[in-house]
Amino acid sequence: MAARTRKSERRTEALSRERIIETAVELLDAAGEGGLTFRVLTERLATGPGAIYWHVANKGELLGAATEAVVAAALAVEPAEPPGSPQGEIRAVALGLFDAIDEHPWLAAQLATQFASGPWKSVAPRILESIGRHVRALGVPRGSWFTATSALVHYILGAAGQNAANSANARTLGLDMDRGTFFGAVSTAWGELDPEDYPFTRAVADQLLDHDDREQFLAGVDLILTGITTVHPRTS
Amino acid sequence: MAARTRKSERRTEALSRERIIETAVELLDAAGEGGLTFRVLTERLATGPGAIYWHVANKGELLGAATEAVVAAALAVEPAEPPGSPQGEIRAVALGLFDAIDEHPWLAAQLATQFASGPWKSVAPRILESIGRHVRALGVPRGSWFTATSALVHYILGAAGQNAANSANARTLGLDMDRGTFFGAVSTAWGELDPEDYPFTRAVADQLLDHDDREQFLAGVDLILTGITTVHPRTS
DNA sequence: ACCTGAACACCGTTCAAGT
DNA sequence: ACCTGAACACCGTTCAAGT
Repeated sequence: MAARTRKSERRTEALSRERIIETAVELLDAAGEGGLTFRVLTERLATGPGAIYWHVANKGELLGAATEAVVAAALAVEPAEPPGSPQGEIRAVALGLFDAIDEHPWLAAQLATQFASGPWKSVAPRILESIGRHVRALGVPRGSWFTATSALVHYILGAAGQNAANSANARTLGLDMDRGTFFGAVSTAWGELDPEDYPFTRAVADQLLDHDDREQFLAGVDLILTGITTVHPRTS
Repeated sequence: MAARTRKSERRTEALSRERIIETAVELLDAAGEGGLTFRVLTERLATGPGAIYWHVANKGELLGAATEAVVAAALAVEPAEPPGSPQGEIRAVALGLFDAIDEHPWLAAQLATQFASGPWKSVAPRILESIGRHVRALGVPRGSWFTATSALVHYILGAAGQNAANSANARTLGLDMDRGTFFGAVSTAWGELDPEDYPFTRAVADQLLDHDDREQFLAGVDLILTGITTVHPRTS
């Protein structure tokens, strides 16, 4: 009975840009960028391709809109009640993006494109703003705001993307394979590299085994934060 | 006459995996990831698709091989004659990757995928090794080698990718548009954002105008290096 | 062992036609 | 204004057949 209501809702619900984007995100989450197809989309929405093209210019715009929607949601949960230290706020925003990319692995590649292919569009300023606001509070001199913020954003996007690719890969290799066994396999492979050419990678192979992704990610953020506050000490 | 020799050479030259990869890189450089097509490839190599599939498993493997070839070349020019400071060496490797990605913008997305979709394959250990070697020389304690190196690599890949996307975008928007006018347009757009929601981005808009990409990139590397050496001071 | 080329299933996008 | 659905050009990949 709930199904009947559901179904009739689905049928009556007008085709809107929002509904298309929402469905696109679902498809992307379920099967990655390759999972978003106009055929599957028309099927799920019970229409023809022409109907979708009425609301959306092309696939690129659809991907962009999906990216914007997910990023906006990730950055919306920000406000910490007691307005913590700038460092704490930056860590929080960074983790929010990290988790969003982990949940929607397709986001990583999309952000890389999106960020540059239209820096005036909402997503780039939004991320820049949410980090930069707190870099400013850190006491960094005005002339270095952009450099410091860019470094953080680049690291966050790079690291989160890497992490997402790892999860996606573990999933692809075997549905039963968890991150532990995945990194175990990588660790073993690294340990078998030529000692002549890869002494460092071999030496570091075992550190892969007991590392925590989020911890490691935050350690990187902290490294950059330390760099920023060391180069630009507060002069209050 | 030179043309005749050329042409006959082309015809006689056996189809090899190397020649296929080489041509693939040419196509990718010329028109991005969308420019690499089995049709164009067969045309350029004067064969059928089956011939290519004899030497290469599929398009993914071909992209991977192209990535490996370009990265190997970028990291090969490394050895500095007077073995400079670890910091200097890291900056050099970072710049090498930055330039490689700038020259081959398709590399960025490819590296993001590649790096994780097979961390045992040559490209990930190779980059890790070329940076990690010098992180070690920096006097970082063993337990932090991986974290410090990862932070650097993530930043380098993220920032270089961003930069490449910017160049590619400037190129797309207009063939006559150089980076200056491109960033000018972005700067203007940022300056027109809502002052309520985007105070930081607005304040930073003018810094876009006179920033140098490579300088900015290196400043980020230095920030991380400062962070690393501050958290892990030498105890010699 | 290496190459040919027709064929297959699938993709994004368009557009005349309907309501 | 909004939607339908056939059609188009193009894609990666396969495979029986040749040499």
